[in-house]
Amino acid sequence: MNKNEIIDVLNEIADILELLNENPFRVRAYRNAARTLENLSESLENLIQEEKLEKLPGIGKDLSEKITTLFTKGKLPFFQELKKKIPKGLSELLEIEGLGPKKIASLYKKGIKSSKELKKACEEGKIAKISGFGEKTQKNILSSQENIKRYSSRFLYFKALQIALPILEELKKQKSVEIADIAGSLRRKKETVGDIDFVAAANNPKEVMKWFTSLKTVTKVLVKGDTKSSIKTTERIQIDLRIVKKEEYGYVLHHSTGSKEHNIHLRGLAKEKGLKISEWGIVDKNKKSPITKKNPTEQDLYASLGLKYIPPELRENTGEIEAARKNKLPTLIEEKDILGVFHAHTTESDGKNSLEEMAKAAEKMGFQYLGISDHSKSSTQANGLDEKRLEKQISEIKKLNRSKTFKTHLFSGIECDILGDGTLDFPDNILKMLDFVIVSIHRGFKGDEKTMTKRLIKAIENPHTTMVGHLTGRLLLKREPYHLNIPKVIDAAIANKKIIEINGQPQRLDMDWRHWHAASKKGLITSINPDAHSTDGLKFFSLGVNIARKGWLEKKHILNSWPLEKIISYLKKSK
DNA sequence: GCCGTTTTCGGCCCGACTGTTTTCAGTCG
Repeated sequence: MNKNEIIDVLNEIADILELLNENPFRVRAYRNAARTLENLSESLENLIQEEKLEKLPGIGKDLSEKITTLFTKGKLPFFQELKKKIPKGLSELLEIEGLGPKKIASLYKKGIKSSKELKKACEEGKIAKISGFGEKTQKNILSSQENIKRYSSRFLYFKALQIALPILEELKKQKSVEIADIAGSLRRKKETVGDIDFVAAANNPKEVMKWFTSLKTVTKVLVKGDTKSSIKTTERIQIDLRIVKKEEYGYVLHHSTGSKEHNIHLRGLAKEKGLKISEWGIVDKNKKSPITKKNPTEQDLYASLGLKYIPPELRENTGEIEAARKNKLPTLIEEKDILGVFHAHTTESDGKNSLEEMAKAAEKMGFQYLGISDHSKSSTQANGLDEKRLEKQISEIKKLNRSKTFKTHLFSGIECDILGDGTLDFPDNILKMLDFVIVSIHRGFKGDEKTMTKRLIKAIENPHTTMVGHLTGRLLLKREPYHLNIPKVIDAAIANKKIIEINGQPQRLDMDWRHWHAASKKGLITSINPDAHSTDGLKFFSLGVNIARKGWLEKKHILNSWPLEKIISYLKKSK
């Protein structure tokens, strides 16, 4: 059984234990372990072979054994026994809003064992008559079931941001609003988000909530209160707004930013120090009095625990708290550190703008350099360049550089297809004419892990390769990554002194941030690439910066934070 | 089920909102 399947089993065990009304901490233990596996940057196989599973946070003797059994045998007697205790469809009821283990237990006692049966019973008005339920609950169950069907998907970070920003702007303009921010996973810049969270400080919350719940795009008001409201919009996304007093703002912003796991860890730390953190502030348990500070900030909150400020992107409980404690947090890369970009297409292949237009746009953005990389000939769907057209583009770029038409220096490159056998789409004599070569897989996604890994490593070992494009081929919320042993590929890249890009396309954001901390420690560097298909697309480098920040990366890890001269000499040397 | 410079037991984050139950349990984030 592979890692993802094991993660599913652990979560399913947690669901069943929850329905069985088990110790909630035991339930959480399974969920924590699943999450630890999700965020794993090393290969699970290695950890099991080297018997290091138990060293992972949240995985002890028992779970380490269970995971090992699942991995080697593909099944787990404990899980099989557990499944027998609960009818198959029952755990799907947990997805329905307003239903938790207790309510589901009462439903089960009345003979309801699946979402389908529940729907029927609601429609017949039977649910409202069960003690603890009522007309409203019955109605809410039905509408939640509808929503699950229609709204089940998550949202790309970029899409959610586009929805959130105009609302934030309006929110800040409301008369009684003093300060407002985006919170939640959107603030942490997760690649996909489930909802949008806002936090605001205002002295007339009623008025602001009235404005919020009557926004033009509202399709449903899910919750309306003076401190908290939730709406669903025409984009089918849920938006939450919390309003507090200015004095509480910093704490609530922190609380609402999460991640949940980060907050739990932080509260545990506070407890050790005799403090109690909640969204309302910090209380010294001995003195029984709140630690007061006028208009506290998140910085104040961390400082009161003896910690350096942790940027939202790092708050995933993957070691940031320990690092803050030891004053070992990274100095994260920032947008302004990016001096130029690689990986841009033109009308020559599948881009929307010409070479000149792209160069002009890069100049306008203040970039010192722009690396042009159209598709290679095998990407016929993208009008990939053959040898002849490529040579022509190379000489055009040379001409533009010589004439100094643009302040931005142009590098000529290619996004070269990695063929089925791992060889590249162009022979050496063509590749050596280029300043840089990005190698990417655009077809043949179906191979098994061993085949795909070998194929990619072969491409990495090609002496003309500069960097790997969109490593896993994933399209977020649309297409799964192809099977790949990522740690092995990372090791190969380091051994061959090659770069793995961070592709800033909203649906790619590939290689995933979860791998970067460990990979960079081993010596891997990246290039934050927009994979631009238009002048506008150049801006996607900023989404790549988000991912780099989530991956703990600093300036020294980022090729395109270097000035032009250093890049020129690096590219020459690496040939 | 995990975890440990208050350690091998006894904790494990904490409070708002909803609906129904009229004093609060359950759910949620």
